Amino acid sequence: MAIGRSTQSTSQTPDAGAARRPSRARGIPEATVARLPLYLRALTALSERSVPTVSSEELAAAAGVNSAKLRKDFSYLGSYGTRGVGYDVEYLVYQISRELGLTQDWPVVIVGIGNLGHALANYGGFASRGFRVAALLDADPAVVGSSAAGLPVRHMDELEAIVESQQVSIGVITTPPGAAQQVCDRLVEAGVTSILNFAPTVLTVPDGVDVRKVDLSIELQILAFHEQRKAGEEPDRGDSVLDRAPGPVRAAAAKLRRAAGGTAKAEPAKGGKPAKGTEGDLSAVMPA
Amino acid sequence: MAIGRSTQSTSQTPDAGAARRPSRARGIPEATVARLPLYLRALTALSERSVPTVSSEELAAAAGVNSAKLRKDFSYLGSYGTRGVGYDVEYLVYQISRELGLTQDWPVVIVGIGNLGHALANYGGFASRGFRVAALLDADPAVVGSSAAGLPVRHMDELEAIVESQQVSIGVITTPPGAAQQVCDRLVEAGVTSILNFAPTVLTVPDGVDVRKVDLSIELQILAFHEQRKAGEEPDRGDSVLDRAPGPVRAAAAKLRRAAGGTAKAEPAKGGKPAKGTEGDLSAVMPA
DNA sequence: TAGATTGTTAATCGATTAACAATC
DNA sequence: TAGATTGTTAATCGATTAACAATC
Repeated sequence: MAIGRSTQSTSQTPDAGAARRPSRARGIPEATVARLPLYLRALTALSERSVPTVSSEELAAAAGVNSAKLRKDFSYLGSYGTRGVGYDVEYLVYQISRELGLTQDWPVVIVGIGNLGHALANYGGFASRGFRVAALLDADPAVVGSSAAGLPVRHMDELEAIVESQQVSIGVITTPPGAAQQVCDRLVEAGVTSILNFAPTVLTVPDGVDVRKVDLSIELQILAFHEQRKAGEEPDRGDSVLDRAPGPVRAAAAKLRRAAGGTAKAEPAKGGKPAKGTEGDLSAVMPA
Repeated sequence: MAIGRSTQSTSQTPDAGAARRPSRARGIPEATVARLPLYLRALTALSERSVPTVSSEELAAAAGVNSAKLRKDFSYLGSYGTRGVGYDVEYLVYQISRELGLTQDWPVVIVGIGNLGHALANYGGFASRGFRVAALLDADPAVVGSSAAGLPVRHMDELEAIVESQQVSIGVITTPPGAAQQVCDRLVEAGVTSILNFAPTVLTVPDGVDVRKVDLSIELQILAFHEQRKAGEEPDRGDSVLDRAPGPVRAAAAKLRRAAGGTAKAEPAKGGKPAKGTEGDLSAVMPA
């Protein structure tokens, strides 16, 4: 095993860096791990509707994946299905939850309480899966003392004490990019070993610390890439879709789409280099 | 080409579904496309520091990837480097921007102006890359008329008119999960062909429409999976890391980490099934 | 020319998928 | 038994990476 400092990979890629190594410890591929939460969400919805069993075909459709892939994924967890019948919903919810570690309580700290920090503090999807917000932290005295999601915002100075006393092992960084590495270092030093980074910065962490990155602008850029391609291909793709469209509604929509966002996009609106300067700036998300 | 409705894949997986098909149109792999924004960010930082050229090794380190991968990625764009010298920063910034479609203006609408919608409206990383917020939309009369990021929040009723008049092809969904599919349908019907979905719902869209998904809770669940593994492996991994740790600070931190978040986690705090009920609820992020 | 670094090759690895035997 | 559906195999595909010839 390599010792030293490693950098995280983007969450968008299944790039299994050193920090992601443990995933294959019991033989579960990283790609499968990334899909388990999707299955869990679909299963939880079925559970709430009191559906007792589900086939791989049905569940795959609900989760938006191929059924062969789903069965292959589940085979890494064990044989939890019944041939000719399907999977027991409740049992599978439990097994996947256990596999993901969601049957235990995970205290997390959120550092940087701007709009995004607020949004995350309020996010219902956390609490329902065993993630408990142990503390909200901010460096700005104007924000410290206010409250979000019913919790007081505390000062960064308290970070170490909170992490230690509440045994926090997961930290969420929603600071401006300039502060992210420094915050990350303090979190790691205090004992945090998993970091979810929303700041558009590559974080450097020691071996044994996991970093996952959520980058809002990268997702839009990837969409723009494909959108650009669509505009270029429009004469072909648009027409073929239109010709075989299943109904008048679809046809009208496609026509409208072409008119509104189609070939006009093929000509760049700006000729030269793109604007620079506010590179990856999250500070607007933060309080002044 | 298959005609019909398809579901998107999660942004975490490079699962090239039907909706992602155009990516290989000019032969650029999806994994490469997903990394171009990372390179662009690193290059923009260099450009701001007036660095004229950069080697694949340096740039790869800044972007957090392997240099061979970076060179391979760039080879899909063309031969933009100079052997023995490296890459011209400005030129590469332009070429990648162009490839991603960022040299043109992309009007986007954001639907659902809760905390997350606010955060996105304020996000500086959008405007700097040619993404222009054409409108903020919400269904709640209490929110409509307020302003965010200097823009008025407008009512959903105006969606179609705005998409058409401003030629919006990209929509961002930050609504509660229950409203997401309905909003998606309206966006697509109005002419939007790319959707960035923050609601924890699998969206169904017609062929030709791209959906990318950002799921805040999935990222945490993946971290929890690895964190759980760490706790289990701690006796092995913790010690080996400690033994060869480069300095007293690292050793102390590692020891602290073990004490605070280590083997204690190996025992589930809760024995049975995880709490259910607030499955993927984004409504707390939304205004009441 | 000597040193540096790209662009490409080829080996390897991991993920996806169709197909089907096993079995409920 | 007949029908349904899982779990697994094996083929295929795409992504990663080290190595190095090309060349500045």
